[in-house]
Amino acid sequence: MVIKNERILDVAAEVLARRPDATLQTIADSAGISRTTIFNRYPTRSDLIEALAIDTVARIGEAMKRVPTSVEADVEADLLAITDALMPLGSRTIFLRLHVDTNDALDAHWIEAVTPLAIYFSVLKASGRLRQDHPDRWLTASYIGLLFAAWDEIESGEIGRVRAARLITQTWLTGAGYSG
Amino acid sequence: MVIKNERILDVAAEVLARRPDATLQTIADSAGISRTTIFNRYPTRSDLIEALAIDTVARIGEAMKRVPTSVEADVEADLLAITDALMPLGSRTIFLRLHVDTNDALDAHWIEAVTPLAIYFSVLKASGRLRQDHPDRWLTASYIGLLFAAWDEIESGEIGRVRAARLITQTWLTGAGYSG
DNA sequence: CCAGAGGTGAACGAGAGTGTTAACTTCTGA
DNA sequence: TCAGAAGTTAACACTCTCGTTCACCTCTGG
Repeated sequence: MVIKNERILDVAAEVLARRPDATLQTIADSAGISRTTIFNRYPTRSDLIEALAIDTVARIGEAMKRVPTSVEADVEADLLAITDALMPLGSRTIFLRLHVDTNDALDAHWIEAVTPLAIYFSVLKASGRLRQDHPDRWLTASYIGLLFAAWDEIESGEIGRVRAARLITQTWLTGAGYSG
Repeated sequence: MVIKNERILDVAAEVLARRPDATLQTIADSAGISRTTIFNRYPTRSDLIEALAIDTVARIGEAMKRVPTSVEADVEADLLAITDALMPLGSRTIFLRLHVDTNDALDAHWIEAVTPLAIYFSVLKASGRLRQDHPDRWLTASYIGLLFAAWDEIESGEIGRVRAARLITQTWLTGAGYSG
């Protein structure tokens, strides 16, 4: 049976999000394939990590395409759409964040991935629709913090993705002092 | 020179919060002591991790003593006091959370540490001062998410602890629909 | 039906970290 | 000042994972 790289990355993301130091053997087992097969695709552990990071950034980038370039009428709907698109990327993003500390090359990827959102929030604040006394960085940081919190809840089965996206959006918007 | 266990744990927390898989040698170097000294106090890596976890839970517990048992007049001041007390525990808590996934024994510790806050939030919600449509778990999860976000910002030197505590408190209270 | 691509399993050396011990040095307090 | 506690350095065996190779299956398409 031919195994897709995509499947390997899927499983690797899940496993590595839980245990950043998981063995290649463990990943192979979880994917139901042999360690040698992983080796054939990714000669080095670093190669696998890197491929996974690049893939993750690409997916986040895909979700970020939903970020409006300007502030439209229905901000809540816009933000909910972005959040919805990000929800399925939980394990991948958790993996990426965990490895950012260890791998310098990944740091730039991470920042790059998040930038569109940061810009959107800045514009939103500049438009006067958010409270002015919270720094731009905090707008982004708090949103991401809520994202991770929600992913944890989802992973523990306490909440569904749709519900989570709504909670994040509502909590963040009101927390940031949004006034429609 | 006599080295205090406290110092070892301090350094270990800082190092392990950044890299959960850091070498004992690295920790020893960071603390300016030899690996053998660590061995004398904590015969096993697990022993060190466990001691650190227990210490962390104790410190969180200490901070949690500021949690009111009932909802008083000035909720914002109460929550700010709690948050202030938690701010210095960044690296320790990050360490704990990172290891909760790997070490089952730590899971109970973590939950135990956070419980007082969860109860407080529940009571606060039951008193009708928070929006009713967000689940209790989300109240706790979102607050902790904001805490971690703030710790990240502090660590990267973007923000001070005092400012961070205010941002967390304000963001969470309004996000949770607090009406004084 | 057969060739070959794709996958498996076993094996092995290298390197790193841990656990452990022992001999040696330095600090501390009685 | 001196004895003992505390810390250091050096060394070694053990274990684990990774990188790598190779012979051997097994599925698939022509």
